[in-house]
Amino acid sequence: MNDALSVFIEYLHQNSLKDTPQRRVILKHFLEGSEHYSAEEFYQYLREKGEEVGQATVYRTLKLLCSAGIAKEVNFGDGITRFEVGYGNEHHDHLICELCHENLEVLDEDIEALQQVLAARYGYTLTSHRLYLYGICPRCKSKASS
Amino acid sequence: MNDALSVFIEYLHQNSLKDTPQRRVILKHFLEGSEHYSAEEFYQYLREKGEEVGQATVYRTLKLLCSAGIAKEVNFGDGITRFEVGYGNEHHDHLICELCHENLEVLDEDIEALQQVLAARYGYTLTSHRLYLYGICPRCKSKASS
DNA sequence: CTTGTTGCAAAGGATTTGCACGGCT
DNA sequence: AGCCGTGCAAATCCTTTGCAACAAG
Repeated sequence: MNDALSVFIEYLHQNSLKDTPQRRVILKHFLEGSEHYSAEEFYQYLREKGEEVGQATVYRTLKLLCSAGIAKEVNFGDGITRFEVGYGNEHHDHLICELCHENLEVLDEDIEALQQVLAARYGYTLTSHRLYLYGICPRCKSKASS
Repeated sequence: MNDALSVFIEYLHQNSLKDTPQRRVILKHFLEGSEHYSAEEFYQYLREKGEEVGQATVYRTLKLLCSAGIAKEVNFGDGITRFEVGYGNEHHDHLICELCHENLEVLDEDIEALQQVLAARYGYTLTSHRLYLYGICPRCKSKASS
């Protein structure tokens, strides 16, 4: 289950980068922590956990994890870059409640397939995509009506 | 054809905001100018056109146009907020070339419909969505192979 | 030992805001 | 006249970077 750790170390070696305690700490908490942290939030989270890492190192390491394919940037449109685990995770889209900001990861094969078709219609070869669905979750709907 | 202008003025009146020359200038060039300006780019564009408006006013007015439903924010994931005309424009998604950054506005009814279905599966009521497709356009593909 | 890494603080880019002045209504 | 809008510059937010001390290979 420490697959991500070995992938990371492998990545570091292959790029003559160094395996440091900070990097391991960040990876560990990143895998354990809640989803969709921004760099700043994640830094705060580490401090609460009593870990001593500089903010710049957090930013730098999160980018590193992205290069290694362990993390992925996500972007909900509020101008803040968030990160999610991207290793051993299939692709998914985001379904976000506009009221409580609950964030579900969803997937629909038909939509995925149609995107390829749509891109092909314009001669494009699709490499990736981001789909954000905004709505009201069932809980907020019932709250709103009461 | 000056529909947007009347909508804007109407919006201003209804919210006891003022109809100023700057606001009209910004609206005019916004409607005429190229798509997907960032606030900064648009500000530069105005200066080149010889218009004298402050940068802060550009930022403020673009947000105002969004509230009035004339503009819409778009967000390609590079941390810069861009604006597109959102009045009298049907909804569309974005197909972006990763090499030349060409940006097509595309639409597929089947995908739109499936999104509703997908959201409903989780009990959500969809209010909006953003879909960004990233790929390589036909021109860049042929360039790359040569 | 050589090179990459860290942490701090300063720099940076994008956007917002405080304030005094000027212009709508 | 009163209130909103403007423009400037300063402030803010998020993120990156320079640099000197330090640690990994």
